[in-house]
Amino acid sequence: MAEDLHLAISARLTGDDQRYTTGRRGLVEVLRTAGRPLTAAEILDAGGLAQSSAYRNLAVLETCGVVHRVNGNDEFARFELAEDLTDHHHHHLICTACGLVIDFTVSDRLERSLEAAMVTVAQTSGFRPDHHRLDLLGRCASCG
Amino acid sequence: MAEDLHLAISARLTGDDQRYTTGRRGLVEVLRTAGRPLTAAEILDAGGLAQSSAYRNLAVLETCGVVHRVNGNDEFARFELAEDLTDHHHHHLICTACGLVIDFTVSDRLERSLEAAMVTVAQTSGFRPDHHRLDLLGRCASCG
DNA sequence: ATTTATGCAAATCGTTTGCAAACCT
DNA sequence: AGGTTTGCAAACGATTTGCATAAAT
Repeated sequence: MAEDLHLAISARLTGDDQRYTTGRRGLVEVLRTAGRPLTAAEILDAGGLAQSSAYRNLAVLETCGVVHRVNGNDEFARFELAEDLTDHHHHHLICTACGLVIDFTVSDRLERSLEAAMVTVAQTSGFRPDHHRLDLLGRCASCG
Repeated sequence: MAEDLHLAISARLTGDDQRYTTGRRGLVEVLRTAGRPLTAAEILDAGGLAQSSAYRNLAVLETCGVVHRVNGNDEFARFELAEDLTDHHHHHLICTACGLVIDFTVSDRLERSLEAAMVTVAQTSGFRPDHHRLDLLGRCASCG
């Protein structure tokens, strides 16, 4: 049941003067179980919380670094647990037909190249990069 | 004045039974001159066209593969000329503070690694990747 | 008791659409 | 003329907010 995860999140929220309420714990459980970024609609369908409360709590969780907002290719916001809580650095496959977003990983070697590119950019522009985002866009298994 | 570009676009539109009207040419000029993805608001401020016409023409240009929609980190859609028209394969620096999006490129070596990763994913999942998207998120020069 | 979270309904705002007039060809 | 494009104003829909009630500390 991933009690470690909930403890870590509770600590993070408390440190930010926020409570780890039943509703928030429910959101985290839904996201953890899904294993892929979920839209607000999918989260609402899971049934735990009213629309406004779900959105408000997702905003709180995002501010505290528990939840991460994912920009796909459609008009819907998606949410996943922060990488530093799941210890699962990953990227996203995005279906250009149905909008589905699923996770994938690349080799450590490629990750290091991406980090190196980030450093180069930091040195050659006024931009100060913080992290990278690599997505593959195409058609998911269902959309062929 | 990049007459080549306009000729190529005109051909592309004609081939799709669309006209290269003054308004559409104006949109292309605005995007070409900007050299970075522009929001709808920025495009409208350039003055050429009413809001509804701008959005409708951007949709047409996108369908015909002339304009590409860029997903940044904020709520605003952004638009740029398609890479195969500008011959400028690039990625995006995205400011997490103000939303600004600017272009950058990486080494051919890194590009090849990204392509290779795409092929690997295609082989090991039901996903059929079409292209990739690499963004660096951080703070732009103005936002420090 | 006081602060914070919840649910309902209404507001917000970027984007889209209906429709009549203007524009091609 | 016959079809397309334009601009205005109204509609749309995902997300946000106001406010009164319920829960937590």
